[in-house]
Amino acid sequence: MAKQRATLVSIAKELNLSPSTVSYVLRGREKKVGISKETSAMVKEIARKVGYVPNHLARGLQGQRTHNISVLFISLKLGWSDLVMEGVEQILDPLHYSPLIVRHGVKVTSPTDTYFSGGVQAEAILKRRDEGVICQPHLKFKDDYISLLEAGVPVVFIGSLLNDMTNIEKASSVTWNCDSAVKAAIEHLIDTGRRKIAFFGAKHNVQSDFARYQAYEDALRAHSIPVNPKWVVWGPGYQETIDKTVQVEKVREMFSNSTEAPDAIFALNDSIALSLLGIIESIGIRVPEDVSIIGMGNLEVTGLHGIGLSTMEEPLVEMGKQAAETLLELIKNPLSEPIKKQIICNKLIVRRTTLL
Amino acid sequence: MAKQRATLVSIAKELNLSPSTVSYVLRGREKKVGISKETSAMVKEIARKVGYVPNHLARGLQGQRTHNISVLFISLKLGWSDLVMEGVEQILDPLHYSPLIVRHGVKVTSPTDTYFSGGVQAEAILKRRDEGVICQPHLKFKDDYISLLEAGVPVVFIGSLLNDMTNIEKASSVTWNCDSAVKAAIEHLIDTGRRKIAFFGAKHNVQSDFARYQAYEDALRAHSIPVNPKWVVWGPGYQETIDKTVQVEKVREMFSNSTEAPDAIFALNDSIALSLLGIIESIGIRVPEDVSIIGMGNLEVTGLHGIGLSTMEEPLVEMGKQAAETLLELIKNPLSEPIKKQIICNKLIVRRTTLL
DNA sequence: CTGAAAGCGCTTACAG
DNA sequence: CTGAAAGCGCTTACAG
Repeated sequence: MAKQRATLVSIAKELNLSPSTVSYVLRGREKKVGISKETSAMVKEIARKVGYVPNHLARGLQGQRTHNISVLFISLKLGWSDLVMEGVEQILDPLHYSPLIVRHGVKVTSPTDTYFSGGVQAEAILKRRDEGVICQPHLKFKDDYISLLEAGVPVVFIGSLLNDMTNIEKASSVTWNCDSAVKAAIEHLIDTGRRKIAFFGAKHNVQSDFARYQAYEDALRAHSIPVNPKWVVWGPGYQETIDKTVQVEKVREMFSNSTEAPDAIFALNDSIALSLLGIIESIGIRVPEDVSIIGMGNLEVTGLHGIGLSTMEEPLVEMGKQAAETLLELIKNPLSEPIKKQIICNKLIVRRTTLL
Repeated sequence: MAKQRATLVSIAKELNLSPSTVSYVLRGREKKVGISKETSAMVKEIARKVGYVPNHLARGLQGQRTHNISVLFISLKLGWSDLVMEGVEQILDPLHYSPLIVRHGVKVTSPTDTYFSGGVQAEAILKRRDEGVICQPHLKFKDDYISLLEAGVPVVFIGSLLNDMTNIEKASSVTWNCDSAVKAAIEHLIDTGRRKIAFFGAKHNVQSDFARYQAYEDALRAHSIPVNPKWVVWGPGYQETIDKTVQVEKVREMFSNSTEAPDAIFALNDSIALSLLGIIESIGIRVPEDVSIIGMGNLEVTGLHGIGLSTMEEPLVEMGKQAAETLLELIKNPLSEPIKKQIICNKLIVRRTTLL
């Protein structure tokens, strides 16, 4: 620390009091303990004067609590994390928990400072004695989740669950149950006269990948529309290298023969929809005249004038709130069963890409 | 804490050793101190077995160091923060500092738990004994910066400085010196045949606002183009309520008379350029045929197909790196003078909005 | 109404 | 080569 900071003891000395008395006053327990008004006033005054700030480390050590919550995001792009944090903070801030946001990146670890196998991120969280973790899951960091859970740290996944939940069954989760949203999206396409509806997805090793595909199939079937396997495309998940030329070729081929081309595309998420939209328009296919496109999520960028992507809204703020509340619940009651919350939201946002 | 965690003492007891011995081994000081190979091996083995993770609180308390760095962003939107973090992490991670990202939001504070005037954010940082702060400055939180600086916590502003730096002169900074970038942008407009170049800005109470305007003026003058005050528009800064209708009206008016309309727009930043682009295209003015637009920053969205905003690249990763390095410098040498780094980058990204 | 004492989990001179 | 002891800054029964 750069500067000598005031401590309880330094204040106590200055006033010829014991540290306990000072502590009682500064913790607001003056009434209960019965500290005299004068003493109390003196303590408060000089605490203010010297700019006393309690040492969270000492407090945490002794109280066995840190009131720190880590929130792990795969990336800070596209505004997903910002909205989730909006909700998380609404719950956590008034209760004086500090949400510490961390990017789930690839980390380098020096071998001399690693005490157990497991990612560096888990290690930092464990060392810091954060009381819980809210986390956008990524298969690559599964070992971290295992370490966390084994150490008894409550984990709440947000957004989705991994396909393979082996060894992390104890994690809780808050997800968007988007079955009805997918249905609404497909029905919107059908309502606007489309029946040749393609699916574009990507495998992120996460349960919602297949769930959304399944809902797509179900929605088509409900309208007696057969699924055309040629119109089901699974692209690479994030962080895989994407050869854009290949993508472009695939799309070009799909649209080369107008009778065999789809007239609408349902994209697994906005991100995919966005890149697809770019590809499609750049090869001269008109949206929505030739093909309409709908995404999932309602990310901020989708509303930009040049984009105008129709999409289903993901209830991110609400998910953030519920994740925080779930975590609080787990902290209060550590032995409780995992809590799995699903939030339903099927708000349709109609924009240019499906507007006839 | 949910679960009883292993401690040095618990390990020491199990092996009939003293905590000091265990500490030496686990800290990697076995050689220097001269712990026997066998002891050392035993300690390491059971540490692994019980999943020992050092308590950062205890370590920090005793060592007077936390290795925590807070990084404050105004928001996590638009990908600005993500790229900055890329750079910050490159420097901090290998040195085992943990960057803790915090959203600079409006916080509610309960009066019983506030020991000094100043924002809640500063208080949390001070309590946690973070060793330094990297921060995208916002006038609203100036009191926080003052508290931090007064307490001797090194602060590095990133992106820009506040217009009014009174009482926070001691802060360091890493900024984009974009004079030459502005010049390059204007010259690009001129090179593509434009001479009626408007300026659209917003007042964020930050030095770069005026600096960019100034550079715009200078660049025009250097080409003997007079500044037309009618083409200089200052809109509201962020977090002010924006009445979109008013904005649209202003733009419509500016372009109502084609001889008096500008044929190019230089926007203070991409954000402004983006919303302007939306307004302009939605009222039927063609970009770039009627008016070309260039922004500043090269935010991720600007590259989307439907957007295609020409812009100047802001060296965000480099800024993140330098900010982290500056902070490390200040931590090492707390009494040093504030360090002000300016990074020059004038990489022009030509896209649709200036392509003839 | 206030103080002395123990303890949270670690590190680090200092003895032996 | 290993241990006993003090101390980092706080909180909280327990005395008085």
